This record gives sequence, structure tokens and C-alpha cells, in this order.
Amino acid sequence: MSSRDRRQDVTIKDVAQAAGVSYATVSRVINNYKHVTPDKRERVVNAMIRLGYVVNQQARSLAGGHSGVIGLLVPDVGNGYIGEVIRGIDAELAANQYDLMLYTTHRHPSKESMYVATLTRGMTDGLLLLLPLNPSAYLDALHQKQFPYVVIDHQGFDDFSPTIIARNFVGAYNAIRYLIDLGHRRIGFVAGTPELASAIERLNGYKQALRDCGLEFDPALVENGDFQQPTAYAAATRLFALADRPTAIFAASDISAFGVYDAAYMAGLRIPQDVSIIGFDDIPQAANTHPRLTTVRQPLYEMGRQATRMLLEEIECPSGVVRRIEFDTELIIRDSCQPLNGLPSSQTVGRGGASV
Amino acid sequence: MSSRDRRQDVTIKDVAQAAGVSYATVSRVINNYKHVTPDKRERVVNAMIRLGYVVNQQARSLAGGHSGVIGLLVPDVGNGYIGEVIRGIDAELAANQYDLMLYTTHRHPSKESMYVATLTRGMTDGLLLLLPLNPSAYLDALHQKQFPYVVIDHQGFDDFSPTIIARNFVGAYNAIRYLIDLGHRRIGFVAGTPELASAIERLNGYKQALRDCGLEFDPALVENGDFQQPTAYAAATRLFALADRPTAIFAASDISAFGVYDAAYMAGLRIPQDVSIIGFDDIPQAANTHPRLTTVRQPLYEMGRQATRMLLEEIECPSGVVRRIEFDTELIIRDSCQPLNGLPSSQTVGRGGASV
DNA sequence: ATGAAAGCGCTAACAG
DNA sequence: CTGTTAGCGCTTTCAT
Repeated sequence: MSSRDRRQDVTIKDVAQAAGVSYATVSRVINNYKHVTPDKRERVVNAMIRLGYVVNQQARSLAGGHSGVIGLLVPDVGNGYIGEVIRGIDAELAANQYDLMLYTTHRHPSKESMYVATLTRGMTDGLLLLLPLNPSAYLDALHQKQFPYVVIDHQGFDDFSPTIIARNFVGAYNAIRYLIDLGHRRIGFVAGTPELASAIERLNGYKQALRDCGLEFDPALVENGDFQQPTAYAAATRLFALADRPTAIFAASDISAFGVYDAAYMAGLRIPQDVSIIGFDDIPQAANTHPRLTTVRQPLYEMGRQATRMLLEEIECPSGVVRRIEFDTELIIRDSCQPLNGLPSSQTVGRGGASV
Repeated sequence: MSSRDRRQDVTIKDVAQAAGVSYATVSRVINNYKHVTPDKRERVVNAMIRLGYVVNQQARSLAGGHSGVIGLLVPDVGNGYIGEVIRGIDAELAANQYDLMLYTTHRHPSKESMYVATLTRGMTDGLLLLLPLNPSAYLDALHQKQFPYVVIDHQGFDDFSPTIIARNFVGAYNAIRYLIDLGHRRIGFVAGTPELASAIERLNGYKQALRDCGLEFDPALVENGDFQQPTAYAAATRLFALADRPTAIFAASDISAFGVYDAAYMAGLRIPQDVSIIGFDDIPQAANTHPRLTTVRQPLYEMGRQATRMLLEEIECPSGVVRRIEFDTELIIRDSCQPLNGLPSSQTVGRGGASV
């Protein structure tokens, strides 16, 4: 089927011949075996360089070696949140000479299982699952197969999956406390996909903060969303149309917050004078909006790195120990909130301040 | 090396046995050969389903079949521009059942050659090169090898590389003409990496527009950049410090434009009242800044799609014809420019207008 | 220490 | 139409 002439590629046999050794020896040199005489090793290395030998990963992994590639499943690409995590993964992978196979599930739970099946059939040495929608469908199998994997941002309901997660509950809790401290009482919440544990945790944090402050939970102030901008726009529009409209809105993601921004502008509400807004994630764009978005920071890049490190360690020396790392979230105060009927709360100067 | 037990995976031999046929027949069924009796085909399919057979891509491609994976080389991930292109690529790939292998060169020209060498050694059926920095080092070889590839966003200096590109010159030209029409005479330019042809084209468009309007080209108004925000910030800061500071700035990318925004705010300049700003790309964030960024739109997503389509066609039925598709750019007028000493130029209402 | 040889799972002739 | 078989390039025993 493939039109190109693979015969022109140089293989270990060519190298062996050129170096005057058996091709098993070449394989040994490539794989850094200890017991090869320096003399032969050098001859082989020279031949490899001279001939421009490049290893064929497929053959290597078929024959039982490792493939040197890690599979990554993400719901989609091109959104800030995922981009940051991928950056972290990519950095760690590159540092360890691993390659990346990227799969987008396009938020189709059924695709997940399919991809997992393919990827674990020799193509990859391990799997990174970001925001899986339907992990129960295959996590058991992976675990049984002892196939290395790490789940990012999904507080699993099992106790055998290595996991990287941020403290979503605390992050949301603190955000709401901050809003309440500013005097807000009617706080709207544009929630995330209820299938995702992180969305639920954020909702719980919201509720708990209200409760701890003696505020009543009003279901009318909570709109379901999906972390995306258009949905958040629609949700916020409904919230702003309420007779007793919220004076502050907490969005389950920065992208949602941008949708809330849009809705506020369309409703003629000024931020933060007429409505305070807080996001979640702290993606790079959050600092480029106007006013700059106050948000709950997740260390996305670092989460990607750590997940990868965890996976690579498990691949290279399997311990069987199930680790779970929780990252702290941090409230990043910028310019999108202010005390109810008060002055801007931002302590910052510069861009945000000057532009008001 | 790999700890998991691959023997538990079901192979075509298992399927063959279960279906009572030779394993070549199973292969034929998998590859949709015409000459297989419906009866046997059905038995094979049933056996595959019953046993949960999943093809091993490595073996398949080693044996001469296609790997079903496309390699993509990008300078980095997580920036809006690249994310959009990847989205397009991903969509087209998914529609055609191809998988994606993603490589980040981290802007190291030397890594490019290395990755290309690895990827063309059986791992992939074709290559997509986005913004290559050092293509001359390997494009010849790829072409000679007849290895399918498509270059995105790099007006090649060769005539044998299939290419997807936007009309950078015209885009920049029109942006400057627009600024001049608004009355601006001192127009600064925060340029892109001079190694990239697109950066040069944009600079040329800038110069030509000036020339056509009888304006003198002032080298002091052009700052070199690298398409990134921090560099653009520094560049714009210098521009704003000029005795005869520019009243408008054209940034070679939207990300650069954000850096210019930062610099303007820090310098206490209002956008667009004190300085007009135009970007290039129209990444999603461009509409989320304040004021919303006027910019030159490249159809990033579509460019990714088309590049992929072109590559897949060449892989599936090699024609040897070198195609080159140029996409039109479009000036998207938002709220970051206004006539010199005049009123806002934006025709839009809603978010932008209401927020001023 | 190193060569010989047996596959890994699959595709692609080649027979029949 | 279908079974047999020879590899694809490499890792990994098993001898030596």
C-alpha cells in the first residue's frame, strides 16, 4: 500500500555488515548492553553514524522492546486549559526522550474505549487520560492488564488509578468566600459538565461556602453548563434576566467566565462595577481580558508534568504503588471583582488599573 | 522491558482458529478484500467481535501495510494560533480514521531533522510540518524518498513542496492601508521572527503600503520580535518611548498585539483613543480582549483541514503533483483602532461598544 | 563477549 | 476464493 521504497532505509543488518559484527551485537550496542567490547562498540557506533542509521520503533516494539511513545487522550485541543496541560506533558516527555501520540475524543465517551484499546495494543508504553468522560469502561481492564496509565483531573471513584488532581472543592470554596467577604449575597454559579467530578466538586465548594456563611442556597442561581463559552453566555444571560439578579457570578472555568463577560456586556452591566466575576483555571488568556479576570488558579502546566513523571516512573520501574497527587489551587485576584456598592478590590496597578 | 503480558492479546491467528480459516483470510477480511465468501467473512467478523480483536498497528505497518498515523511537527503547543490549526488537522484526521503523532520542536531547528528522520522510519504514513524553521535540511530528502508531506505556513523557496499558506503580504498591506485611511502616519510595526517567511511577507506588506501612500519608511518604527507576548511588550515599550511616538501599531501576530496592549496600558495610553492597534491571525482570544482586537484573519482551522486533506489524498493515491493552496486573509474590524484624533471606527455594537 | 536463530503480528505474493 | 509462506526490523534467548 505505501508507495515509498522502504528498502532504502538502513537497518541494523547493514550496520552489522559495515562494522563486521553480527546484527545481534548492533542491537546490544543500541540498547546499551554492558558486555560489549569497547572496540566493537566503537566500530558499530561509527558505522551507525556513517550510514545514518535510525531505529525503526515499530519493529523494536513488535519484537518486545518498548515503543517510546506515550498516548494522550484529551476531550479536544485548542482550548487554553488543555493546551497548558499538554505543554507540561510535552516538556516532561521531551526531557525523557518519549514521543507523544495525541487522541482527541471530541467529547464522545464511546471513542475513548476504542482509542484505549488501540493504544494499548503495542502502540504505546503508557497512557495519560485527561478529563476522561467514561473511564469506568476501561480503567478496570487497564489495571488488570497492568498497563501503565495516569488519570488527570478526574477524581476517580476507584482506588487503583494513579491520579493527578487539583483541590477543586477548596478552590471554589475560597472563591465564594472571597465574594461573600466583598459583601455579595446573591452569587450566581455557571456550572460545568455534571459528568465531570471536578464540576461537582466546584459546585459542592460553592454550596459549602454559602452554608458556612449562613446564606441560603438558591437553585435559581445555579445554571448548568459545559465549561464552554457559548453555553456560559446563555446561562449568564438567564441569570442577569432574573428579577433579583446576582451581583456576582462564579464561572466553573475561565472560558465560561468569558461567556459571562459577553453576557454582561450585552446586558449593559459593567464589570466589576455592576457585577463581579470569578473564573476557574487561570489559563493564559485570563490576564488578557479586560478587566483582567480574577480566577482560581490550577497549576495546569505542573499537573501535566507531574502526571507524566508519575507515568514514566511506573513504566521504567513498575512499583505497582497507586499514587495520587493533589495540587493546591490559588485565588488570583485581578480586576473583575469589587465590593458590593464599593470601590474596586484590586490591589494591582498597571494594565488593569490604568485602563479603567 | 515492558512489563505487561502481551501474550494475552488476541491476534489474527486466534481469530483464524476460532473462525476455522487460515489467518491470511482474517487479514483479508480486515483489509476489506473483495474476494472472500460472505459466509467466511461473517464467521471471521463474528470471531473478531467475540474475541475482542484489535489490530496491532505496529505489526501491520512493519509488514508493509500503512500505519494509519500522521506525524505533525509544531514549534510548540498551547498558543492560540497553533491550537486552531491543530483543531483543523485533528478534525480531518478523525474523519478519515487516521491517528496523530505530535512532535514539538520547541523552536529548536536541530530537533526538526531528528524528528523527521524518526517519523519517516515507518512510524507514519505522512508528515505535516507547521512553521518549520529549518526545512531545507530535510525537505530534499523527503522529496527524494517520495515520502508524503505538506508544509503549512512557510512559503517555501523550493518548488517541490506541497504547501498551505495564507496571503500574508496582502493581509499586512490591507491592515496598514486601513490604518492610513484612518489618518495614521506614524505606524509602528512589531515584527515576527525574520527566519519565517510569513514574518518577512508581513513586513513587506507593511513597507509596500507605506510606499503606495507616499509615506516614508522609518526603520526606527520597526522592532524585531518573535511573535511572542513578552518580546512584543518590550518592543512596544521602546516604540512608545520614542520622541515622536507612533499613533498606531501593527503587530505581526495577535499574541504580539497582546504584548502591545500591555505596553500601552503600562505607558498610560488608551486603546484606541491614544493608540490604534492591529494584530494578525484572529485567534479565538482576539475577541475576548478589551477593546476587542482588530486583526487580520487567517483561516487557521481551515488551513489545517486542507493541509490534512491534501496529505491524505497524496498518501492514498499518489499523484506526484505538487499543490500549493493560498488562503485569503481578511481584515476583521473590531474596536482597537480609531481615526487619528477622531471617533471610534468600530461599526459594531454590543460588547465592544457598550463597554467603552 | 558474541553469533545464530526464533519469533513479535501482520501483509503480500504465490500457489492451487 | 483461500491456504501457505516468506519476510518487515528488531529483541531476546540459547549456545558457544
